[in-house]
Amino acid sequence: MMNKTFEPKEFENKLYQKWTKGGYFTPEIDKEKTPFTIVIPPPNITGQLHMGHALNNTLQDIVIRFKRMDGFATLWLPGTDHASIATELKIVEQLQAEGLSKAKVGRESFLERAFLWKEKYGGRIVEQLKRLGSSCDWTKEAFTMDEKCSKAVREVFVSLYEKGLIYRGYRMTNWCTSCGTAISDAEIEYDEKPSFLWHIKYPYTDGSGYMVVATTRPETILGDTAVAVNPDDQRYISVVGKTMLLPIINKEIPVIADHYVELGFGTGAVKITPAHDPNDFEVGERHNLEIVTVIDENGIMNENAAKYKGMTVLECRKAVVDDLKELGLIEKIEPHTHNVGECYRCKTAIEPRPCEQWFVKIESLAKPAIDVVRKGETKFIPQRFEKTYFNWMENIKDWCISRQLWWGHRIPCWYCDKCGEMIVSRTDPDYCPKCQNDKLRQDEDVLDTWFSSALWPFSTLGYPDKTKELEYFYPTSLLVTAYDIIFFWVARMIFSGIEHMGKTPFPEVLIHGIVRDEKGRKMSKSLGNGVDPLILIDKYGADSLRFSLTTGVAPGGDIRFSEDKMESSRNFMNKLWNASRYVIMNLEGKDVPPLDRDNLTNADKWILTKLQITIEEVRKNLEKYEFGLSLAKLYDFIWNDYCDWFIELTKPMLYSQDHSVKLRALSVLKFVLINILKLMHPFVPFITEEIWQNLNISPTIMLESYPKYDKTLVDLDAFDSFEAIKEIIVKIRNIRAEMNVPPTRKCRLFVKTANVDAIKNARVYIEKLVQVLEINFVSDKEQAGNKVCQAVTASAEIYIPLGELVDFEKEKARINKEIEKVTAEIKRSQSMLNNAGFVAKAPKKLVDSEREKLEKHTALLDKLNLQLKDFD
RNA sequence: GGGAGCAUAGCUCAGCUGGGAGAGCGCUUGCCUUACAAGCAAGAUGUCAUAGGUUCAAGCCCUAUUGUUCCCACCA
Repeated sequence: MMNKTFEPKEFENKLYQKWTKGGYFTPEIDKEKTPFTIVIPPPNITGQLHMGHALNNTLQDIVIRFKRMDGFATLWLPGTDHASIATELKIVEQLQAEGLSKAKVGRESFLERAFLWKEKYGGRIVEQLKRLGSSCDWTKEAFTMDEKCSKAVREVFVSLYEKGLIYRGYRMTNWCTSCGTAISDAEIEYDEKPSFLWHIKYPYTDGSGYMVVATTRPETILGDTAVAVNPDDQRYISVVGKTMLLPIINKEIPVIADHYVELGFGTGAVKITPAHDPNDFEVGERHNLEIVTVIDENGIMNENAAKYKGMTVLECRKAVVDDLKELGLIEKIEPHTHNVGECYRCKTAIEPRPCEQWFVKIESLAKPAIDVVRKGETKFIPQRFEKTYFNWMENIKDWCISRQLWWGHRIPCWYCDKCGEMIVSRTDPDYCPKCQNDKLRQDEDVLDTWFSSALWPFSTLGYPDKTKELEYFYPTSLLVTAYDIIFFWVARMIFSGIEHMGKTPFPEVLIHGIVRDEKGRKMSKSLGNGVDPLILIDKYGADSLRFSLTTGVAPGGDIRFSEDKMESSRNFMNKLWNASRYVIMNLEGKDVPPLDRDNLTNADKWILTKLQITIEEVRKNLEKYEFGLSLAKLYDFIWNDYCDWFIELTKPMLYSQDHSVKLRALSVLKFVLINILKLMHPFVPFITEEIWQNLNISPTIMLESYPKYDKTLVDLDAFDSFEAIKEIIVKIRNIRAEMNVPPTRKCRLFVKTANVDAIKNARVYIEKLVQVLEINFVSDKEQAGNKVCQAVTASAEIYIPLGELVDFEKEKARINKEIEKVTAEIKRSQSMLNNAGFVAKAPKKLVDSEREKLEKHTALLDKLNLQLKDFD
């Protein structure tokens, strides 16, 4: 017995277990079948399921379930990411709570803790993905630091190194003082912050006055090694080459000329701090300037900062400004907003800092990655995201891949301190190949997390080993991800796939938006406006959540979350549930035959035709990843056509004494229901499976085949003819509502029509759906008596005697309204047909149909006018 | 500075290759009609941001403008 309402809690977990136990998520390598593969964007082991995951995984699951039902050998490969920085921060926190530190416990014990942490918490997000209904092949679950993926990372690192595409160098890097590591350009977020522009006087050493220099970072004065002006700046031509006295620390620095300085901005003079600004670093290189570091890796002023040593950057800024004021060297202080670079993990301001790091040389990797997208070998959907991709790829700089962390893939490079040899190797070396020294020192650093995620589409399938999985499932078929991760991940997977596998990793990338709160703001921890999908699943069910996230959504667009939408999704689930329950209740105990195509009523043909049209639309849109459009068609078909019309239409049949009538109606109800469930399954897997179980057809709906358009079930004439009946029913309902006829009151119906048979055939529906006592066919209105309400459809004139209920004023108003509508239609058609250009140039089909409409509406208008005349 | 998106009913948003403006929620009216009140029936509601242009025909294509959101770069 099915519950009266949709209670998802009662079956979701049970069904998920059934699916996994059945092994339904694991594809077989079958040469007869076409593979279809998606690799999951691996969530961080530190992560908890948020709305972004919910959306991302719902979309993947829809495609995967659709393809699986459609006959592909379908693999959705899941896994998690070790999330180097994020996890390391967690472990550091854990240590702090215990009064420990990284230094105290040491590397080995730190890693032990991290792996333990992964064991304990890394599985949370996986369990949460399951609650969504994700049909991932868990037997292939991967982890970016498992043996398989680590082997791939090692292979790729060494091979890139051997090709000269990985190098070590002393470069300006983005340094996070809080995480204590270098990060890549992509990992910086810019935030506009109000600050000041300090105008500082730098006196010339020859006593000939001073020059005013503007800066946003006065504390870096201590590391200045020059002041630069534009060589074309007339104001400063004479001072280039002079020296000036650096305020406070009274060091002599030169005035240099460099085109880096923009004419017309600020004072035209820029202080140069090669150690703490990337642009200044470059200027410094060009002019051979000394690099004076004044800020250390913890963001603290160092010994070069003289008396400011030990202060934080901000403390020092204040102190320096105060001192300069005292010296009378501040000319003015202007408010100034500027973008501050922050670490995307911990939001700490980035300190640019020159140091020794590992880099991937990007140019030769980027070029073919741009080409595959240009040639359409990898397509972005929607296509506009290709612009974003090109823009980034074409301006990409070398990728800093080393991180001064412990949790991650340790760089496979060893140093021989005896002879200075550097060994990069696929296997751990025991001794130096050059000097035989056996005391080698491995590089302390680990790799950027994204280095391993970049290999995900093939590392998870066994690369570098030539496994049968890799051969069968690579390249993958589709990647589904949000637009905010195109740079971090998608771009790097594309160039990695091409470089190491010789093929782009996926022909299509489906980009979706992000989920925002009710007010359209990004959901974030700091705002506390995040909505927990697990709570929503508890409250409304996973299917309602999935439905909410995919309906009414255009590809690539952001989604504004609202609980109202959750409710209406849940209501739709309840509708589907109850319609199914009704049909199943009626099926019980009866041996319902399969659909008999030779024994169908017009109403049957109508719903079957509409079903086929729906199947075609749903499929078409699924192929284009237009899930919102697919669902709109399904929603409309299920609620409006199947429930509101067809189920109601079949009620008199189900109550019929004639058993064969009953069985025929049931066979159609069942046939359509089965198709509805299959069509809906990829979107809302739990409810469809639960209903399926109640139908007792096969062990699972998951492995049924997805409905295909069947033109033998399309009968457009029957469809149109039944639409005409619906029109009559709606008109009668309208009259009854306008005249406030009590719902229980049955009335007589007089019909004037050229098509008596069609209405006779539909008599049973009309009687049931609009409380009609009997239908009389007349050739003249008079035969219906007086005190009648009347209506006109394209196929019939309708008269309903309502006696005292007829309100002639209302009736008149109602008919006038109809006349208005029809007149407007006539006008529209006429103006189009009167347009010579339209008749000459528009497709003939269109012109013809416009003529037909004009004819039809003119006839209607005549009848309406006649009806109106009666009131005079 | 460069680029992209969005602007459609009170709200949230669909609208496919140009060919009669749609949905959900909300609102009005009447209904517990034995699948469903998480429901049924009947309704009301739009200068499709503005101004031009292309076309027989524009919410859709082109140009400009305004407002708005985002991404990239980053000038001290």
